[in-house]
Amino acid sequence: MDYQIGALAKRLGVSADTLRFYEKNGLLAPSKRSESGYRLYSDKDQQTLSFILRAKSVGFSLAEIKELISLDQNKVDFACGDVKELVDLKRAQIQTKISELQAFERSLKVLSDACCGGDESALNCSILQTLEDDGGLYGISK
Amino acid sequence: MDYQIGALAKRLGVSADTLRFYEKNGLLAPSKRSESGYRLYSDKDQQTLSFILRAKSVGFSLAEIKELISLDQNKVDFACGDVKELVDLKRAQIQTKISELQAFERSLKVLSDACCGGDESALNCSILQTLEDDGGLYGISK
DNA sequence: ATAAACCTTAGAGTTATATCCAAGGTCAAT
DNA sequence: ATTGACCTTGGATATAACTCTAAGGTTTAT
Ligand SMILES: [Zn+2]
Ligand SMILES: [Zn+2]
Ligand SMILES: [Zn+2]
Ligand SMILES: [Zn+2]
Repeated sequence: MDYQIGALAKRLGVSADTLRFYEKNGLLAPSKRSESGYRLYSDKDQQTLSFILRAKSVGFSLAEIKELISLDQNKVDFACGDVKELVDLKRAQIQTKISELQAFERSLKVLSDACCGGDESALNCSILQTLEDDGGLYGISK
Repeated sequence: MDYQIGALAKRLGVSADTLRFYEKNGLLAPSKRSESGYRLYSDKDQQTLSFILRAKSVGFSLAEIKELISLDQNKVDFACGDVKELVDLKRAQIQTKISELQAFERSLKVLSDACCGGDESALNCSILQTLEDDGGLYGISK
């Protein structure tokens, strides 16, 4: 039911140092301590850590994750609408990032499709020529 | 035709310091210097900077961007296949990230759809309850 | 010919996100 | 009761990607 820091760290593939760091920064405190002061994490703590790692893996900063998590701790101070607004804001940010990634991937695909991929020198590689010249990958100007 | 560092920085919304930093780290050197040593950037330099910023905005590290750009400078040492392989690797990484983002967005949408978004206290907000409980956002365990 | 607004370099400082280390306490097994 | 694998804290160090400072040179306008 309860894990020591090393066991939880191992289960989710992070270091014990990282868990201490998350605690220091208000993201995840163990729900208990043993008599001797050892951190004891519950299954729910593990789920929270899962959430943190998943959010992190898709580009949320620890500060953003903390904001989302801490809504829960201070829910008395908020309305349903506040919570929903925050979640929808994050969704919009994710969608923007997805669109950017898709545009970039399409650009790279155009490059890749035009290249023969053979063994000869890259001196005349169409990819590099496109990188050098106008248009192409640069098509979507900043 | 040629911009000083401040002009290029302003055009693309970065600082002059950032451009000096990119130069020091081998990402973008101005194609010329004035008599007095001022950096002079060409239109092509501007396009390279555009590329750097776009790649950065979708999550590439400067090291990755540098690798892509420096292929061009050392093209004699590579084969067409090497270049294509690098581009395709980046594409696969982008696609992975897109999939992760889409899964996360779907999770958040489920949460958002279930919340009334009203003015009343968030004490019973379904979003926060899901964050607290099993499953839901945590459904895809790490 | 002087002021304002540029530019130069070298190097120090910042923020986010960890990671490592030292000195020591705890626990389980032999 | 000693060994080895855990754990504790506080503080130093690391990496990426900037950002700022100091001390000074250049350009342009008045
Ligand atoms: Zn080829
Ligand atoms: Zn090619
Ligand atoms: Zn509600
Ligand atoms: Zn709600």
